Amino acid sequence: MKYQEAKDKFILAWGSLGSSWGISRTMAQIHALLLISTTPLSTEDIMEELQISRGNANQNIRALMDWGLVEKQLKTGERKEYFVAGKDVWELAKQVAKERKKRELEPILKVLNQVQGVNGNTKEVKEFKEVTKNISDFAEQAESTLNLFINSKQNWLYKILSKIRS
Amino acid sequence: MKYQEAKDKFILAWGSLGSSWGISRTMAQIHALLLISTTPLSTEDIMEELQISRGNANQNIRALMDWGLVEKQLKTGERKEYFVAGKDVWELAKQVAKERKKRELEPILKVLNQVQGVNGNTKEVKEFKEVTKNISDFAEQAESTLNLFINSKQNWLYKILSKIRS
DNA sequence: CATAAGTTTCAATTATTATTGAAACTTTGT
DNA sequence: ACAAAGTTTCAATAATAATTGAAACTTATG
Repeated sequence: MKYQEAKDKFILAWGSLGSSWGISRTMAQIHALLLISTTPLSTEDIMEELQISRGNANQNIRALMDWGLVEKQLKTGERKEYFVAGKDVWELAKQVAKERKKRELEPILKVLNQVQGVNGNTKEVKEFKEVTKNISDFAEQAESTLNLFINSKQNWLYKILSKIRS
Repeated sequence: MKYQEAKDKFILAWGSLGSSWGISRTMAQIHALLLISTTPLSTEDIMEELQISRGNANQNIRALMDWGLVEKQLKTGERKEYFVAGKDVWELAKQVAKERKKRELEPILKVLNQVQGVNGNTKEVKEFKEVTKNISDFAEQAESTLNLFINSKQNWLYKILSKIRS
């Protein structure tokens, strides 16, 4: 397979994976491009490669920086800004987990706790409380596990897998 | 807090959580409604509660059945179809993990393997191979862990947490 | 087999989200 | 202070996804 073909395939696939991960298509494509790039890329490089507008490039690069997936890199003697993506896949996964926890898990946990305060004694209320309590317990477990993962220095999965299989 | 208020809050929150999980808003809302319902609901019940059209209700109910989150339940002597959601949160999580693995992880793994076949010796190609190989390894790890989870009979997280903390 | 009760499909519409492009803004060098 | 190089913003537009509603279809029953 030719390099160009492989590259395009990868960028496309990463983009569509992104869509189902709360990361917009273009954002994921820019990320993919930076992942496989051997050098930092400027906004123009990215516009050129992905055939997107300046505004689009700018906004998505900034979103990637918000997520902590991409960093700005200045070249001495140049005014242009260049961007690089961290290449450590574990760091990437941790960063994504962290952001999603903040954006998704925490809000639902808040609501689940709030609605526990429902009052009444009908079977509807009882069922409601039971279900939401179960979900809340589960979500808290998930949160605690995610924290373990996010804060782990080393390869967490390997450790767990070796333990659980022993 | 009143029951109606709590219910609405929960359904709304579940809906917006769904959006960031590849489960459309309405689909997640129907699921939420069935989760807290004490009895099986018909299509009409759902249309009524969520103020949605018949077509919308029908399609999303069917999607939920595809995901294995909702089951049809027939009442003897009635022609109408009723629906129930499983209330075991672990089963729910497992089911969602299973579907997402199938829909997202497996396709990207396929592409990652394909693009490993790129040829050339430039530093671009080397970098490309390295990055995609790392991602592929990670994804395989993730897959294997997900399988462990999906196939586990009992509460997997508890086990892991107790082990890793020991 | 004709009708009623219910379910499914899908073209048209509506709502949501992403993208463009040009103007406004910021920073640096002369 | 001005011009040049670069970045950011945002209203308008385009692309995508969800929803409606009515017609087509299916199934059970007298």
